[in-house]
Amino acid sequence: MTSLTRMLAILDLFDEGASMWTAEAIASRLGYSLPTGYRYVRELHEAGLLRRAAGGTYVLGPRVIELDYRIRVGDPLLIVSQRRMRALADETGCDVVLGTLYGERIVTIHQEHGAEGVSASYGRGRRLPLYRGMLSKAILSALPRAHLRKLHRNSGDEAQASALSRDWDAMVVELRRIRAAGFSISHGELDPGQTGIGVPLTSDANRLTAALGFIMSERRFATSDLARLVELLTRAGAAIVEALPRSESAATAELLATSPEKPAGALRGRRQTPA
Amino acid sequence: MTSLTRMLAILDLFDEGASMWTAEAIASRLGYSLPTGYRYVRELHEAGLLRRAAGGTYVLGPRVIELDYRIRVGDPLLIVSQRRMRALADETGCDVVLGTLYGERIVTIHQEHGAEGVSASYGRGRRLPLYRGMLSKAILSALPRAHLRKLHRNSGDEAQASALSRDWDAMVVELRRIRAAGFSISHGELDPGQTGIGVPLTSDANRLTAALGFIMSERRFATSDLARLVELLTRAGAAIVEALPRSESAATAELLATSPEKPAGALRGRRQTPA
DNA sequence: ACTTAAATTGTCAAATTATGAGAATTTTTG
DNA sequence: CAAAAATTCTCATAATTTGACAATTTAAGT
Repeated sequence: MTSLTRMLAILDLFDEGASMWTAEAIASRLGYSLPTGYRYVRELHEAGLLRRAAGGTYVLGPRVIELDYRIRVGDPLLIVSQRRMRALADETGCDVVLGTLYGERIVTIHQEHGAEGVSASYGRGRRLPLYRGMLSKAILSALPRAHLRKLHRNSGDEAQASALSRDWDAMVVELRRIRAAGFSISHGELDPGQTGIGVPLTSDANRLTAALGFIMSERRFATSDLARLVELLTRAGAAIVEALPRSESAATAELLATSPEKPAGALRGRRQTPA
Repeated sequence: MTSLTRMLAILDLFDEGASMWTAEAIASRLGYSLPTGYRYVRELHEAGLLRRAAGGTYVLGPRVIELDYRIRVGDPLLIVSQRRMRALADETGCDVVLGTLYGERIVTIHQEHGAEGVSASYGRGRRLPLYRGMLSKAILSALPRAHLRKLHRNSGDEAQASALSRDWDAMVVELRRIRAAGFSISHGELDPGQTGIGVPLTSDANRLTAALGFIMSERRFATSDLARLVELLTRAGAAIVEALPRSESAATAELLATSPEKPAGALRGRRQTPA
């Protein structure tokens, strides 16, 4: 294992429970010697990823907030999604969420609030259970078998804890059903009283595995036209994937440009000369 | 320079202009060999800090969004600030912002919107000019001379570009004036037509150098009671600093607990045993 | 499907650099 | 100002990083 990996592992400590760590606790927890623990912490601190809080404890640093801003204004996926998600939220009054799979985690990366004001607890930045909720199910349904298998193997406890994933074969059948239907539904799997509808959203060219979904109250869902909602999601999802910069037109400037649709042209390159 | 520093330097590339980089461009730009560039990128990718986008380009990854969430719910500074900033926004209708200095950057780390709906362009996560705007001036006014000197030395162009900082001696005088007054004002220094009022906010125990401020339209400011606004900021700032966990009571759980004020008690330690 | 180009990872020897133990120093706290 | 943390330093050893080049995988074009 490289020193880079070891250092970055420190960030994972802030994922659960504790949001403050001393350098000593970090070293002890990850099995590093004390000086090494301090060295890693210093590096992260100098990069702004950690901030020194009271009495030798460290918390996640302002650099994270800054990078998050860069994502909000610069990530091509968010740029092309935001407008369309906003439109869906306005049109339906539901919350609209976008989640992606990365590594072995599924995370909500954007949320647009609808007028009806449901308050889903799994908003932006929140890690989602792998096998519960419409976003996760939609994403898993789009995964190649091999990938799914690997995920399932490595997620022991979580797989056991969810009805969907306890039995591998049954799960595969269910996910295949979802894939065929083109959408997933969750009734209160994450938040009681709330229903979600999700569609997968994949782009081979972008190595993207994501899902787009509505969140609404069960009450509202009861009188909703499911087919229509799914159609809205499917259309929006297709439009998003379509609008993603394809390999030759990778320059962000085009995306940010005022031209509303389909930035074309090949501005490739940007090969900087060495400093 | 360590490999850790070199790897983390990659994140800086996403700060300006380009939000998509190929591994090759990164290696070339930072003077790394191609395999090394790929190695670093792979590390960051595996940590989720980079995401692979179209055709071999990389963008900032979803891990950043996840970490940002952890900050929003777990950073003691934000936890104690948010409520009070919300109250200020409700009470005045102005926007309320909080910024901190880290390294040689000043960044807005939180913003609460007031009912009057000014739209400051330097919101959450946005890096601020070092020598312009009320937040920066408030922060600088609270800096020890030596620290200020270092900052000024290393910020050549930016120092020259701002009226405040062009002349070191004049700047020191002006900052001392601000420090004595206890607040800073900006009339349209960042956004035309908008006025900001800021107060410094420091905590030695927390090594914190921050500032809290109002943003409002110039029109509104013209008929405002400046002394009153400054008093509100000063009070809130003092309350925030006061509420920050001091060294012995570092556990976050206490902060999140329902007890409204002054979490006390000494839950120190949390020394984990090695894995 | 097939072919070419691009992107990414592997190989491996040289040597820079990371590492841990313990000491030294600085910072914090009472 | 003293005592206790917290953090950095020193240094010898060993491991790991590094770059050139090749090999291979992945994407793109026809």
